[in-house]
Amino acid sequence: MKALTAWSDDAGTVTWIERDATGRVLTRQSAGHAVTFLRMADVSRELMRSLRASRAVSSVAQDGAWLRVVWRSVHARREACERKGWFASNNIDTFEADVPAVRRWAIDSGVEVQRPRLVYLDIETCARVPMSEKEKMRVLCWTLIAGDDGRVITGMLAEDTDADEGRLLAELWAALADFDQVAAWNGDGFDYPVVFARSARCNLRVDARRWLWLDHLELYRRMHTTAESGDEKQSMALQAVAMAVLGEGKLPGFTFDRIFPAWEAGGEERAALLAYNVHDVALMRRIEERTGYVELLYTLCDATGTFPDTHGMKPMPQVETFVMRLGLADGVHFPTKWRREEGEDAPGAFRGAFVMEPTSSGIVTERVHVADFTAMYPSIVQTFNMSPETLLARVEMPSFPSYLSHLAREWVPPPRPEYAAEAATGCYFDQRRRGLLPRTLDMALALRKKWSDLKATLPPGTPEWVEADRRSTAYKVFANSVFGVVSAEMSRLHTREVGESITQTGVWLIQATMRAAQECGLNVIYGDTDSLFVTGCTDENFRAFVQTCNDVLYPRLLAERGCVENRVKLAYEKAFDRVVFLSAKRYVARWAHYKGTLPDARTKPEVKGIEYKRGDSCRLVRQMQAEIIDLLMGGGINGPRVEVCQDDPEKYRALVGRWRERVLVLPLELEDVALAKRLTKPIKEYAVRVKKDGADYASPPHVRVAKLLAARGADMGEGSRVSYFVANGLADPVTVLPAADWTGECDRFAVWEDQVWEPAARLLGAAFPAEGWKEYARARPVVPRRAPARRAGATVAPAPESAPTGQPAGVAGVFSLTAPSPRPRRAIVRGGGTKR
DNA sequence: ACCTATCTGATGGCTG
DNA sequence: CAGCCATCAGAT
Repeated sequence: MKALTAWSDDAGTVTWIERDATGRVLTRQSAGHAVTFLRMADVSRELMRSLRASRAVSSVAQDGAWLRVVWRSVHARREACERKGWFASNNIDTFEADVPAVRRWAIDSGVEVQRPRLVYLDIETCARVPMSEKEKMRVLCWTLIAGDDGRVITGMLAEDTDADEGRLLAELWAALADFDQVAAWNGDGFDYPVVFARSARCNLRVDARRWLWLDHLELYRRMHTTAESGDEKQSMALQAVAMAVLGEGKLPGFTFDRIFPAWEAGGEERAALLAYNVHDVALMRRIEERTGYVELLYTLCDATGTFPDTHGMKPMPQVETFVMRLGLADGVHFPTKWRREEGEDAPGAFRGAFVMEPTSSGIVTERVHVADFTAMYPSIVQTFNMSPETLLARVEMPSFPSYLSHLAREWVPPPRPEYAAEAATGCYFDQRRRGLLPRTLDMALALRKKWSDLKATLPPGTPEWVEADRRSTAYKVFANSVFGVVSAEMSRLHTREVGESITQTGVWLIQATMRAAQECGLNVIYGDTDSLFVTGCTDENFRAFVQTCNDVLYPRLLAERGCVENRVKLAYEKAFDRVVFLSAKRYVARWAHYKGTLPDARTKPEVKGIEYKRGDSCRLVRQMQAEIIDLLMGGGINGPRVEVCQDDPEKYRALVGRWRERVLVLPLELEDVALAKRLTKPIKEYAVRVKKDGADYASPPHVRVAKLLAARGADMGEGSRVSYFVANGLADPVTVLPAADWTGECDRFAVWEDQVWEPAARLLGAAFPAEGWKEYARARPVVPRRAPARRAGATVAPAPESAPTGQPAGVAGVFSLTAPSPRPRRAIVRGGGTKR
């Protein structure tokens, strides 16, 4: 069975699209996919009779230990199988009764996902209504570019009439007939709903379910996890991504409000609009050429039995479909899983990974060796044979109040059966038959190895190499998402005990490894989840330590717990010759080697967690941190890596002085100070808390800005990125304005004190803990009471002596870096003049 | 409709 | 009113 895509109706009939060998599109159907499984053991003769007699049931059939009940409609199945339905009130467990018909069909038929014909789409529309009413926007033109050969097809509105828009859209649908998968940048947020709404309005009879609708932006966001700095994370607009990936952006001159006038002017301007439209689509095709993300998605979907549209990117359908295919063959089915009801308690979260607080402060100049577990969570699942159906009854560890803690030592767990392995939670897992999750990972990781081995035999960069690389990556991505899905409460594969057994066995392994290292005289300075950072030995010593762990320590520990097979493996991944830790999960480091390979002049330092890496920080602090990192780690970001690192704090003071002047005095661009955050839910869902005095709490800044933009007609849905800047840091709450309102002015003092200095100081303070850095913190001028801040005549709090002084020429004569008073003083104006 | 750990910033309550 | 704490939200 082959299919490009499929959909279903309430009767449980699945319709799918297939291309035959000649490329012809065939539409096919199959009925009877609203299914429930019952355990045969639960099916009395009486139940069987009533099922057969029921008008809601179309057939029943025994399959091993299971009874497959096929319903006449999805609706009827739901009524019978939901929480308070007939089966529940008769205490009969149902299995997989919530599985959508298309999923059921894909699992049962073992469908082969055909490679779709990909086309990129972009439309231009008139801006006579606000973005929030996008469905009312007239479509002015569209462009399609074929994924395979790049041929361009376009359509242009001739007259500003409904009739001509209908003609334009009909041509679009006709052109789409050659393709199966449509990719548009933010397509789910704009192009697709607009095209559907306008087509419906023009009474075009098209069934859009025949295509795979893929949001290229969403795909890029999910797959692009290797961004070097926060610059690439600040905006996911096509312009920003094209610049980052291709070094080239959109054609200039067409802001949204210029589009309709250009169309209206006709002639060359209209042609220019179309050229702009075509250029955008061409950018998308080139982005895919570079990234291969659409291809990677297809590979993942092909491997798991899902379809490559936006929905198919999600790990839950991928993992569940793959596991349920195995389960079907094995005679394993999963309990029916309905959405949690309103007011129902969420099950408690479970304990996660172990993260060690870094023990070293200042610049670590000793060699730091880093070892990590290879695919730690998958290897734990494989080694312990962890799976929902291999989990034996949990051995509940009683929790004692602290004043009874002496009892904890006396408590003896029930004996472990000889066929079970015991995870670090005290859960036992049956070793007598391989579980579904371990088998899933066995298959995925074996295939990953097959493709990466093949890759190693191929000339790098060739199409065969790229394809092998992609397949290897796809299986890795898939294997890594299994833990997340099993731990997701909404997943039918979810078992709290399995999720927690995975993480806690990880904790046990890393802690045992750290203890072993200490017993060998090594100095463990940090570790997170599956890694440990060690000083105090040579490369050879550390390599030997890792080998001993693998050869002796883990085999012994795992055998003691009853594991039959050992997949746990520690690897000596890398070493650094300088590291600065700021805190857990935040550090910068200079490479000594990666798996034995030495760095060269292009090698960048490793940066984790700090603002330089974050898309919600302002560009000024990212650039300032980059310069500090380059000094600390011997270059690599703004210039080639060099041998010399700077340890003299005065070098850093000079840098701080320069940056302080830059932020407080020199001209600033919007991009320097803009902050960007995503709305993770619809605006209305942000909790409105009530203060003691009865007034509402202020929302977070980005939400306030989003509300303002929404009131102006912007489309501020869930997931929107809101870009804004601080206009007045003294106001309570802080005054923030949308990026669109930028006129060249902002609250420089707030930018320095809150956005730039604080994060930079954390890095400097971590590298030079003995140095005092406080003198740079205050920048706000001392203002006479009741006088508004940030007015001509105000002065900046004094800079320390080593900072450059004197006012640069040409800057609007507002600030002076030389202070009137000798010492920095606490600024100011709380509750007075400017506070509102 | 992928998890937990961790850090950070904004907001506002409380207290010495 | 500075300093601490709790809470919410977002990013990694």
